[in-house]
Amino acid sequence: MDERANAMARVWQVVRAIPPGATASYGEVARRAGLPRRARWVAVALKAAPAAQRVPWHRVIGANGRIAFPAGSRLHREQARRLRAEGRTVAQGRVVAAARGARPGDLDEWLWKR
DNA sequence: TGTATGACCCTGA
DNA sequence: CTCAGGGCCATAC
Repeated sequence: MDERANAMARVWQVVRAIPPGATASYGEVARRAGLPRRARWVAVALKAAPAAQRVPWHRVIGANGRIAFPAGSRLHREQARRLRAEGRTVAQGRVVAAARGARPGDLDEWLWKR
């Protein structure tokens, strides 16, 4: 099996490891998957993720705490809906940090609800 | 082969 | 806070 499929599987695994209600940034996921500086590629991997893999893609957001989809798009609304369903607050396309002083995609945020 | 386009990120102004 | 600039890299055409 080639490295590409391998890396993609690692990304899905990392995303599946994000607990409900928590969020991580693309860059964070990339690092945890052993693919530093490849945040962009994480997006490609998520887009290619089969529904059967049950990858919680909605828990992955930009490093700035923003939903990456264009405001108003169908997926943007879908992601906001799912996050709110897990107890998160989304305002102006931005996910409000769960912990004071932390950013939504930080490692601190990741550990927050473990 | 070359260019354009993103579900990105970081730094500096 | 916003904006630009540079880096990154798979995909589409």
